[in-house]
Amino acid sequence: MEELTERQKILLSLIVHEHTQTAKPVGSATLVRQYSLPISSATIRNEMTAMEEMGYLRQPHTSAGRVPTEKGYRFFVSNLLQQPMLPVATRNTITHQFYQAQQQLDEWLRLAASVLANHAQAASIVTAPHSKKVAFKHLELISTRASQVLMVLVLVGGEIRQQIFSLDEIVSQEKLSSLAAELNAHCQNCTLTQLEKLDLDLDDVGNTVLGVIKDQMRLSERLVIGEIYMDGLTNVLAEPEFADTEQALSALSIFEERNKLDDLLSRSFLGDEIGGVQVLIGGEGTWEELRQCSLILSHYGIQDQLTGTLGILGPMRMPYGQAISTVRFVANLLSDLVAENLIE
Amino acid sequence: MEELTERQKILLSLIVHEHTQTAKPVGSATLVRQYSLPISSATIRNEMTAMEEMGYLRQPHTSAGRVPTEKGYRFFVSNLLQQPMLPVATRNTITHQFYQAQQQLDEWLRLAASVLANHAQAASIVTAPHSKKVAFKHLELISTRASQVLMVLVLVGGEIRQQIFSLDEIVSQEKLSSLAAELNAHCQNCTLTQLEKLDLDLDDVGNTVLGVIKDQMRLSERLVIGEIYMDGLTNVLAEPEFADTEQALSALSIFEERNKLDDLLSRSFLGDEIGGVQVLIGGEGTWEELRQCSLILSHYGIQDQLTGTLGILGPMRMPYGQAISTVRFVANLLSDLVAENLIE
DNA sequence: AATTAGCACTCTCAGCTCGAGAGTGCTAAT
DNA sequence: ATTAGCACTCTCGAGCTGAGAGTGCTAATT
Repeated sequence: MEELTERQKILLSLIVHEHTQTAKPVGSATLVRQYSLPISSATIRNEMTAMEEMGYLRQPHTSAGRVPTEKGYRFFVSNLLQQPMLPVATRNTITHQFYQAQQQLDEWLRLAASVLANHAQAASIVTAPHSKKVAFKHLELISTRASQVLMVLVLVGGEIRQQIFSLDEIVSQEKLSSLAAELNAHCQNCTLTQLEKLDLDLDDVGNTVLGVIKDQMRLSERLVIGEIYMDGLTNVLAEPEFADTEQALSALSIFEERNKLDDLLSRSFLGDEIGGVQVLIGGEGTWEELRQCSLILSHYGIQDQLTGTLGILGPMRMPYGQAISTVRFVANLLSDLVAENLIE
Repeated sequence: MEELTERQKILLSLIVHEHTQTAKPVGSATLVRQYSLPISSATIRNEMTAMEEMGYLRQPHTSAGRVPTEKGYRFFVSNLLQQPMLPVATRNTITHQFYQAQQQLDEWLRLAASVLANHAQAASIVTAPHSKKVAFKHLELISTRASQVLMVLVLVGGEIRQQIFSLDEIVSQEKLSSLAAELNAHCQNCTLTQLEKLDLDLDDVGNTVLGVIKDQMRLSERLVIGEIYMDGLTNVLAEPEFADTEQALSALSIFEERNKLDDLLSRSFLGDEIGGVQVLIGGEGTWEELRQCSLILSHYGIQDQLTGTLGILGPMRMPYGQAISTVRFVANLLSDLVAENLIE
């Protein structure tokens, strides 16, 4: 496969730029006109033909302008895109919003989704941070009525799991509290396997509770990703490529099928370092439903400890510069917030 | 305003029925053919004209069939619709799913949204139960690192609020635990106002904590509705009336604007008894975006204590019988589950 | 050897017509 | 009160058309 010449690279950039603006195929003459190029449309046509043969461009039909292909976009994103920093003003506004929010994780995540959706004019998705290694941090048992007990289990990392269950007998709050205290003393930082090995001298009630704890930890371990926050779904409906409801449906259906989403968000990262932004263009051959779409994703949080994923979904014709910057910025912001408030 | 004759009522039912099936205007001849009516199409035409004058029907254009108006649907729903029980098999399946789920509120709510969406082939919405009277149930303070503390606050009703905050000094877990114990002893069942009046002898740390508690309770009081679960948004995209993305956008935008949604879910209920299903047809003149849509809503939970809202959003042309039954059934199911697991 | 002007050709798109089909309203007969 | 009959209306899809945009090729130019 031949290399693109410098001029071809410039042309590709311009074509991508023009196409993201107009959403229409771009022709040789338009290009000259728009960007006052010092070469003629005929030359551009020749270059375009060459680039089409190499697979970077595509003609929707004979005698229409050219549109970037998946390959074209991919080359553009990895080689030609200079990534603008978000303007300081924008960054300040966003940061400010985050520090305004009640110091609460769910608010932050909601806000992150909202910011992403608005700044990239796309659908956004944010998953709550979730730790791979599930470990016991703190337990609380609260008697509610009769033999019913509310268990609140805090895991290392800060995840909170709750469950209501019934005991075989009525147990006083005092007994529950002392049981909780005992378990808190012994189980500190235990993983599930460590917990299994632990030889505790417990009565029936204690064993029941321990069982429930293990259940919850098992559930948490099985969880691939945390709770999901979305926003801006209507943004993608507004894009012209989704004027046909069919397309829109297939794009948005990804967001509604939990297992596909799990798959997408986890499989998309081979090297999953924090801070790296991944761009998935046109479903990358794997996700048929996303053939028309691009996803920009990033992990955030604390490497190997507590991580979540966030990103946006939009049409393949997307302002990648702006979008990538926004995703990166919000990811870093959330990473900082998570680090500041980490529960060890 | 004249009354509809018996025959007109029957005709209205048939028109609604036919139209929900075909999504097209229904003509006099079609009606006779489909339902083997013992009257001629001419008679039906006369009746239709009459009903159009009374405002129950509408012609999309001259020489097209008739379509029910908002008023037509409203009359149909309140006077003509016999509400089928959900088939026993269906009910069992649903109930079974609920009892399968891990005994966890969030799972139930997610499931409820999913069941509603699938059974009514519409978009569904479920809000977490939320109590109007916010009262203290239980407090937990967990030292995380340095002077940082994780507070877990359980409110009467079972709502759990958490916050991470920093103290001015480093405080041991033991001291935090005894502070929590003290507050737990004194604040049991206190509302925010009662809490304000309470004259507790607390040190600086204690006062900080109390402040955070009050903040959280204030936030909870200000909350109109609980957390929101949605599902089946793509279902409405599949409906022919939303083939035009414009329409779909305006319908779904309701779901994305939190304050509009708050407004909608709270204002829609004047008498808000549990178990009553409300049907909002065509936005009822108030919600412009919903002009094409119908909403079927119900409260669930425990009257005046802990209530949530659930329902579905679909096109005005909706299988009301099925939809209403489903909403009612799921609402009752959730009410039962909430009652069984109430935290007093 | 690269670039460009010129030109014939192709394809879409919006607007148009047109006939079939479905449905209506009215009138006169039952 | 109901209905048969009929002229009339409106939509919808198919087919046509001309304008516009864009291409590819060739021959001339630098």
